[in-house]
Amino acid sequence: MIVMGKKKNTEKYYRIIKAATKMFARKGFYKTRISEIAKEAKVADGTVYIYFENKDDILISLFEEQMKAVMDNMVEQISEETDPVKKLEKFALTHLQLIEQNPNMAEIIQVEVRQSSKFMKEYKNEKFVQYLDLISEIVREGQEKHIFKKEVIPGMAKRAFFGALDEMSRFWVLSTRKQYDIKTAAKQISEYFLNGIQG
Amino acid sequence: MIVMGKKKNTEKYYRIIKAATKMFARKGFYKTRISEIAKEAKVADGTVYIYFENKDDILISLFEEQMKAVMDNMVEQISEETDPVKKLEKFALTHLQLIEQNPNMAEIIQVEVRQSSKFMKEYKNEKFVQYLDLISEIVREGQEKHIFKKEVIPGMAKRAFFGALDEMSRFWVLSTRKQYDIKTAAKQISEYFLNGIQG
Amino acid sequence: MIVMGKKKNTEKYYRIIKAATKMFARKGFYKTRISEIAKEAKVADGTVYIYFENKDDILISLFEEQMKAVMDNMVEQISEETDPVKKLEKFALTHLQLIEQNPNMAEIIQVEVRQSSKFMKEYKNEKFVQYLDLISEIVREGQEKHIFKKEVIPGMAKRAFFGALDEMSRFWVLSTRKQYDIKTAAKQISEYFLNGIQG
Amino acid sequence: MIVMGKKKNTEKYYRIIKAATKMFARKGFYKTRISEIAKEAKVADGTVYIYFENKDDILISLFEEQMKAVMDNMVEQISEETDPVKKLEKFALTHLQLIEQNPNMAEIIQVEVRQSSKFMKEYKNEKFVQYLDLISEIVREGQEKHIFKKEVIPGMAKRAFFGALDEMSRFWVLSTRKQYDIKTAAKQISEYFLNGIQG
DNA sequence: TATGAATGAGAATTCATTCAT
DNA sequence: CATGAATGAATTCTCATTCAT
Repeated sequence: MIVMGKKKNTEKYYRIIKAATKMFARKGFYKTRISEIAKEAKVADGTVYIYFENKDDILISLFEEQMKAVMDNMVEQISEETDPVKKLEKFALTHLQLIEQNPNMAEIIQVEVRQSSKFMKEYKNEKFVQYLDLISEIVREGQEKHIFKKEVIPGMAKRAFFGALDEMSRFWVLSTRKQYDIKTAAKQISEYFLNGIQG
Repeated sequence: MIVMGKKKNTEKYYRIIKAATKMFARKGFYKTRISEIAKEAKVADGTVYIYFENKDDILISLFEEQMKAVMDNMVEQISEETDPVKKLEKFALTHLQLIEQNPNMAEIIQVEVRQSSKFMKEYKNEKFVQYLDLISEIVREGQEKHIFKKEVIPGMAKRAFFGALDEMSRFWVLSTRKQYDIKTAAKQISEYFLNGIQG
Repeated sequence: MIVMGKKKNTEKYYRIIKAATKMFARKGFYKTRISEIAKEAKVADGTVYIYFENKDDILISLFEEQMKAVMDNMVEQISEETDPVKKLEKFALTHLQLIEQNPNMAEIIQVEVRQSSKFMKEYKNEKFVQYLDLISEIVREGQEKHIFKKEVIPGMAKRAFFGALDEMSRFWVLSTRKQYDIKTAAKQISEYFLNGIQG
Repeated sequence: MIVMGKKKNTEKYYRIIKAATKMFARKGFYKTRISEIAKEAKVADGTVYIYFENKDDILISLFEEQMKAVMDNMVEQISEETDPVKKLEKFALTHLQLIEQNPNMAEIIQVEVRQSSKFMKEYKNEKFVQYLDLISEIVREGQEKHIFKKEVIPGMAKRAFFGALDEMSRFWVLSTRKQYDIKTAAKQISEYFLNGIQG
């Protein structure tokens, strides 16, 4: 039989993605049943398999689908700035705003995608790597412009910066009453980091 | 009826903990079979249930058992320093050294324990919270001594600092050939952060 | 969430009931495996769980399903008679004929359902109580018509009469070569009960 | 290895029998754990296997042990009477008194021993048969003395009489507040059986 | 395409029984 | 004799996936 490619350009495909995002965020990948996703998406169980190969494929698709949008948005936001300092500040704000607007997705990135290496052997998380590389690119640019210290290792700085943001957003997502607003958080984190790496 | 406590003071208990740590790190909690843990620990499947209530209990026990040691070690290391700056540097180094020495545990903390809230309703991750609070305590101390900026929010700083370290260690654990040594990583991260928060 | 009712109006539901009746009667509830029931019903193991909550539920459903039919039949048979004496004779005959026609069900009522109180805490055996009450009702009617002694306690008489019938049917079911026919048995028991054994 | 006979003449043997009687009556044979019996008897799990071959053996032993006492007592009681009518009345009273004094045993006879044929293939319930035969023997004696009708089939009468008593005692055991006293129950049943309920 | 009943492989857990101490 | 930790076979139940309609 001929294996058909995924039917991506349909409303149902996105309904299922959306339902899965909600359920994975709420219950986790393993605890979420295909039947729950189907129900949430208001389709039959079998219909899920018309649009996705299997359960793993839903998670991967969901992730890539959303990362594409996240990346495009981030690139656009950053390109509005020319100063590397402003760019990092913009990165932090944009990232946290994304989490604020799409906490389900944040939840999934933080938990499910991180363990993806373990349950999806062949899945190489390229989109995520590219996202992180936006940071190291800014750092490198800043170093070239002699704004950031030359001792800073961009490959490390990107992790430190992203890690700080990510831990912050984990807290933000989990806490029921938000103590700090997103802008304060973004500002603080940029502050710590920028003063640290600025020459 | 009297519910017996776990038989913790036995060699087998620790053999199972060790085996589970290895398997959870390698395959993840859900993909790991009880029979695999039992085999690795060289006990019968049923024996696992003499020492643990169920699979969840293994993960919780494993975590608490190790966190106890990690905390004690960290508290001891930090207490050797008096200067808040040195304390944070020591925290970073000690944390990353821990990851270096016990990568399986690091893996589990980063992935499995974080999603624990989703599959273990009642489990409140106190040990982890305490660990993070060591950082905010140092920050607060530094602020009192007018070494750190007063604008810094300790509750945020602890997350930013830990997040940076954690993302770094995730990378370190995952990368097969270690590009940077632990000391360099610890130094860089402390640097970014300290220059950022120092007054 | 809406809990779906059992899918009762299907052929498979009754195939499983029938298979379970056969297996429970032959091997007893505890010795019967779900896989045996499934095999006998020519369905997959998992299919059993589409139609029944769990093993206990099969026994309860099976019992209620059959008791409904038994009750309806008994009420109809009795209503054909007006004389309480004839009614009791008819009860005995109908009950024993039921056992003759459906020995598997008889086996289950006698053994499994009686111990049901022990393994199914919440199950209140209403149908069975109603069945017994048919007898006490006849006794009471007979007393009103001055046919039966007024000293007789209907609540006791119903047990004595049913117990006699039941012990008889146990014997009848177990014995491989039937020494007495059903009609003789029914006649004897009615006779003892109505007139006693004294000459 | 030489298989030792059961060590019956010890205190522990009877402690285990007693514990098993209690637990089987309360939870049923299958739901009762060997460890529960051991705990109740205040012995180690393994000790149970010094005195009994396996779980089935406990039930069989328990039954035979108690039936021996029951039989001896019943034979003694009956032998005090010469009139078959009095004998049957005495049988009923003695049987119900036994149930009153030893409700756990009653429970087990009614439920567990009845299904014994299903889980213990080779076990032939001789003691129980002998007990029932005491009744048919009295009936036969009464027929010889022309006190009982000659049409009565002793093999049926024994079942009818025992069944009536047994159903009565089931009710008596189960009901929390005893509506009738044992003597009334014994009298009623004997009365029905001897003289019938017709006025 | 869409459905959802049916499938059956797979996994956690239990517990009677054993046996080294 | 007594113990109780250890064993591992056995069993229920789940749920991703399929496929006839």
